[in-house]
Amino acid sequence: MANTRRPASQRSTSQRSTRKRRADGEESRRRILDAAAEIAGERGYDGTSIGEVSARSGLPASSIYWHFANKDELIAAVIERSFERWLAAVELPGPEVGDAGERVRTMAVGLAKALLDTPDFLRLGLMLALERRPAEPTARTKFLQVRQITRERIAEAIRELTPELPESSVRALTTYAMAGADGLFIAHELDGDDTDLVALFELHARSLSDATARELDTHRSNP
Amino acid sequence: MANTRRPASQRSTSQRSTRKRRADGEESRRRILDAAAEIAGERGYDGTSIGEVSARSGLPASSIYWHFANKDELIAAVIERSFERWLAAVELPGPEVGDAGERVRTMAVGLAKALLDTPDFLRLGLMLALERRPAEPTARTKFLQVRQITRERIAEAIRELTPELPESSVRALTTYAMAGADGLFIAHELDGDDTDLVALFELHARSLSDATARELDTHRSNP
Amino acid sequence: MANTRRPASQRSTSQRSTRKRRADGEESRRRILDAAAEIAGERGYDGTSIGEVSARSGLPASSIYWHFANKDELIAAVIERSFERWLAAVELPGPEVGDAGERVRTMAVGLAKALLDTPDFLRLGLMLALERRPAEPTARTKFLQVRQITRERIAEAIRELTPELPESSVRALTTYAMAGADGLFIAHELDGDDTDLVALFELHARSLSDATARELDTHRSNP
Amino acid sequence: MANTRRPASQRSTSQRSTRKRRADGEESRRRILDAAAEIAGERGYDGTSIGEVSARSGLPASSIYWHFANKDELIAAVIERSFERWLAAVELPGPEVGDAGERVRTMAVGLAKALLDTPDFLRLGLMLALERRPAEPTARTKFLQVRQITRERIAEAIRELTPELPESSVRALTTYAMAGADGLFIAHELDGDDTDLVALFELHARSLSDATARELDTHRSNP
DNA sequence: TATGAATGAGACTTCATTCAT
DNA sequence: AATGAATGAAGTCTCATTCAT
Repeated sequence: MANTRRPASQRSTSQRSTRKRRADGEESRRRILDAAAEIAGERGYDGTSIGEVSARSGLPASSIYWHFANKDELIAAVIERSFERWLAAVELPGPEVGDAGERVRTMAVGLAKALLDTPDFLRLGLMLALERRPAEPTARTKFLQVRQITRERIAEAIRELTPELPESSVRALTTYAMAGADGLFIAHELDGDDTDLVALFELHARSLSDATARELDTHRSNP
Repeated sequence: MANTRRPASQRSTSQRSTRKRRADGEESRRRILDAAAEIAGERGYDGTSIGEVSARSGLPASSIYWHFANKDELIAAVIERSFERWLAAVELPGPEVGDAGERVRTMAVGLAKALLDTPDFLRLGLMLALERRPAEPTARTKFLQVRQITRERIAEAIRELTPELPESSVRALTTYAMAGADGLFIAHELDGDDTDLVALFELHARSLSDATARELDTHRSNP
Repeated sequence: MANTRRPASQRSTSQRSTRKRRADGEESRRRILDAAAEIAGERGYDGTSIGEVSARSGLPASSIYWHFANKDELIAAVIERSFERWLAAVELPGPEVGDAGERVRTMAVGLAKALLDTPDFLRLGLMLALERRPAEPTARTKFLQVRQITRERIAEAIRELTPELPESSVRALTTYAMAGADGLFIAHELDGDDTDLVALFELHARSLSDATARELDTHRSNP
Repeated sequence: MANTRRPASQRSTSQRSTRKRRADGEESRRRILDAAAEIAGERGYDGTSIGEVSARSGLPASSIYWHFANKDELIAAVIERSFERWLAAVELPGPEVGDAGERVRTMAVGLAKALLDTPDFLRLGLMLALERRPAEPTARTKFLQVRQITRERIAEAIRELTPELPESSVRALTTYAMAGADGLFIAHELDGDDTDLVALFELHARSLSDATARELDTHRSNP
């Protein structure tokens, strides 16, 4: 009842500030995400332990839980940020220059370079995506969503270049386009840096152009 | 009261089936490998726990250690057996029939079918391969070896078909061949069963034939 | 991105209501006590966490520590307020009307109704009281004090009604009176609302009257 | 493998077998239950930590999980064993001797003595029962079941003694009987050992007899 | 050819509390 | 009159592994 207008806890004069000088949430959050991205990119979902994130970020484990509700949300945030960076790294093709094949090749080179710059995104994403655990991690869902969006963009680009193409062909070509990208990325990851990713993406672009042309031919003769 | 001799966390879990009580080493080993393969195919290396393998195989954890030295060797054995099955599933192309393109296409279809039959091999393998942990699991090494052998076979096939091709081209084409296979497998895993893996592998075979031809042309004009 | 300033575990939890942002100490204190009373009444001392109080009150944990020195004092304050409300809910018997038995019955009914109105007080109190932890929480002490005062009042009432009764009998009857109240409350809590608390308290009042009369007889013949 | 046959006189005396000489599951289980019962009887469900059980039983926390699937099952097992012991402690009334009142009194004294002997059962049970947490612990359910059985037995005894009594009266009297027992137990727990539990239970038995007689009268005149 | 029982280390997460602002 | 951010300790539980039998 008698409410003394004072903080309920009494103040001590000893000022041993082992504590951080100034709490900076944004900075801490960033450090946690950096550490988590690093580890998750190396070891996948299960291999990423909060303890290790704590060790690498320099923040105690309990602090991680101030910023992220749980491990699931942390990894999901990693994927999210990773995707944003990857998107930023992709050089969007400039104004429509050259023929269809030329444009496809330009896009392919852009993708290859982005993958070289920000490989964590796809590496972690693929690790997550290949898993089939009963309780699907949020991060996996997030990656699959992003992937779906990417698919849709590719399909749109194909439709724009070859409007006559039937939808089934568009879908097959989209799948093939993405498969090449995924596969070449993996090749580069596994077989080391001597894999010339840019050249191989150009090769893939050429394959796609040719395949598109073939599909178009088939469609025209078998309408 | 009913004190069955299992860890408490596994008591009262309905067993897979009433099992024969006769001790049979080969059978036990098989059951452990089956369980481990199932789990590892779903959850990767870190996600596979001895406890879960014990639960799914119906054998106590200590029995797993009678058959395998440790988790690492268990997963390595999974990869090994998985690879053997995958090899057996690949329909080797019969005696040289048809032209080069035809032969490539036949091989591609064989690969696609094998992947559909025994997908665990590549799924687990890729999960392992994408990881970059400091202490490399034996299973990963094993998978990479197997992969290397496969690469070598593909390269050999290419060399045989087009002996003139310079080694750099052979390597690029090999990488591209494997990349397509990996990527298409992933597409099929992620985008569901409506991805026509066989058709896409045929498409890829065609791309490879064309690319090989192009490389040959380039080489002939720029010797 | 939307970085509301709450611990991550509480973000996106739908707030109880849109709250006025004006700082109002009295109102905040009330909200904290409400939340704490709710939780402590459900889960007892150990089961009441500051985090949960924070979540249910909508105030950050640190704010709770502005109003209360620590968890112990918070729960003590809960007991205190709860007791005040309970006291207010007890309908004090009017001026001496009717015979002794009648008056006892009226008091009993008053108690029963108060228990129905403010059950948290006794529920939490009993939970605390039954514990025997080494470091006795302030709240427990507080409840036991309140209980002792109540005992004293009952004893006083008995002495007033039957001044001849020896102290040992007064004590026994007091204990029995309280025991009945406690026990009937528990019965009502456990066995649901179909327990007619008022009728049972009347039954108990009658038992007490009779027991008192018996004790008196015994005393008169064995002085 | 290397056969370390040695004369007994040369065997090293430092026999640091940190491991238990012989694993004895039954004994360990008992020790864990003893420790858990002790703590749970003192501090309730939430107040019982596996760490403390580990410390008091001398077994590592992980060993506790070999014997019990989780904390919930551990506490449930405590209640179960506790109830068995309590049942064994209750002296069942001998062959029907004396009148109804006499028999009721004998039963009451038996109950009182059992409560004095094995107080943990009811103390923990009541603590659990008073809680209202969303996820009901198994132990609480178990206690409520046991309590229901006890109620049924009391009701049966009342029906046997006074077969004419309508069911509503039987139910009220049963509730009152249990309430007295609960309340007196609490009184004894809180107000110390100077509460003469046996005498108070006899008082309660008398109240019950009288109340039963009254109910019977009421029923006979208002059939 | 197993397996019941155990165990230290470490997993994720919550705890009560602090303090600079 | 608060509160964002942090933190060490402790919470429950799982981990891979061992070993006597």
